[in-house]
Amino acid sequence: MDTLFLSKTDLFRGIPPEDIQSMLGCLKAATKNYQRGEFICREGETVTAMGMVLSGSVSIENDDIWGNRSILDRVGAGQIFAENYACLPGEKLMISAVVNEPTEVLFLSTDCMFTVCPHACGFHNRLIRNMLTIAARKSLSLSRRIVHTSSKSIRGRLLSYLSFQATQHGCRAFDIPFNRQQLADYLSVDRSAMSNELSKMQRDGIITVDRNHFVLLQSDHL
Amino acid sequence: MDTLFLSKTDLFRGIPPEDIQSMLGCLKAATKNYQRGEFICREGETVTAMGMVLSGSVSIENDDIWGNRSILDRVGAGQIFAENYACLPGEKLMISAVVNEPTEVLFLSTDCMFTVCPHACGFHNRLIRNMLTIAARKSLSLSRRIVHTSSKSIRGRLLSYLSFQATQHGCRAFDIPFNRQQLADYLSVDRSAMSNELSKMQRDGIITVDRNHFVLLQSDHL
DNA sequence: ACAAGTATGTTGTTATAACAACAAGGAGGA
DNA sequence: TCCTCCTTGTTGTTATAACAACATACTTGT
Repeated sequence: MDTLFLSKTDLFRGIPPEDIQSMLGCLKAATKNYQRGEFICREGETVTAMGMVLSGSVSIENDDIWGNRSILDRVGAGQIFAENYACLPGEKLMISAVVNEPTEVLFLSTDCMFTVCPHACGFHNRLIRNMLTIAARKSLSLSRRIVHTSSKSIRGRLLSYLSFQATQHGCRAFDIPFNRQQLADYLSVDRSAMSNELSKMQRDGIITVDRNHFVLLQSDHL
Repeated sequence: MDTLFLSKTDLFRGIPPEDIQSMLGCLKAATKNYQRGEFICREGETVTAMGMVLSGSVSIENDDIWGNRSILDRVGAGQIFAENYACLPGEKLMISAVVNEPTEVLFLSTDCMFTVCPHACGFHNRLIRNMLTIAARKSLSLSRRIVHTSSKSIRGRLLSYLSFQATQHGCRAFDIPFNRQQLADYLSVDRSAMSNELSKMQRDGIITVDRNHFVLLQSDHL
């Protein structure tokens, strides 16, 4: 196991590689490889371990009864997923984890996080604190998505998202990390309708758009 | 301070009242009273402590530039709020906390959760684990809201929400904890349009509705 | 029981988003 | 370079949600 890699992840941050090695046993660490399209876990199941993507990437998605797919998160190397379910034993998954490309996943049991560790390793506390930080960040990004999709118009959602991006970048001009379809999925709107609205906003002099590059022209929205 | 009350909250669960008393100093505990309509904290600010509602209730809301209000959470006695921001120092609030009724709030600093406690109290770990559980539960409820609002039609959102409620109650007949306006806000739709859709669904034989009481008539949606 | 204030259901109109279908641009591979 | 695939923008049509306005319950307090 590449403990040097692990020591650079948010989860193991601040824990020396050699200590990580000894913790992995406690965490019942196990790796598994997946092919593109495979499910790591499915809606309705329960899990006892969280996953960390070692290489490749995983989509956290929800499919409704009509087959509409909604991507809630995209998890890349070094990031964890299903940690909330692992922390709440018996909780049924409301999402599925699907592999985007050949991916290696490290499973880590949360059992020994919630019981007193028999080895009393001092770094367990650090691990739990790291988990808390990760959980807080994830919570904020979920809240952010809710905020960005709370407007009832496409324009409102776009302005909410774009003005946030502008403040994040500290600049009215910035690139976004989504293509059109992904942005539409994120904002829960139709892609072509969104494309259309972007054009209108450009005609109205609110923004300029070129592919992934955006410029906000009016300061009122910042 | 009513440590017996605190020992029954999710945050202090499993910690004896006398130990809570000694922890409160560490957590820089301070209480403050608010009147209806007062802001505890506002969008754009930063906080260094989380809040626990001792009595009364608090709404966590986001207001967009057009004045549209979106309620993200309602926090009652014994529950905490702003804990994600307290765990991420410097992070600007994307929401405001507004008091619904005369409310007493206990502020708890998270400083000593992330540094090694000088008093080395064994219950600090328990506190952090409790935080983690709370964070996991809150994350799930945010995800759930995203899932319930990801359908593009009002009917789809209602079915998503109602079928979840049915599985939660383990029964096709159940009461919901929202009135119409609150449900509409939760699902990000117009109240009257939603009311209309509920009537249509009733006419279509999918559900029966009476005030807060719902019955799902078709099993395909469970 | 009454009055005042809320909450809910209903209707019609209007705005807007979804949808489908297509055209025009890149991007990447043979 | 050409060909193909994928992404993006555009248009017109249709479905649907927002909105406004109102009537009819329900609540609550007196």
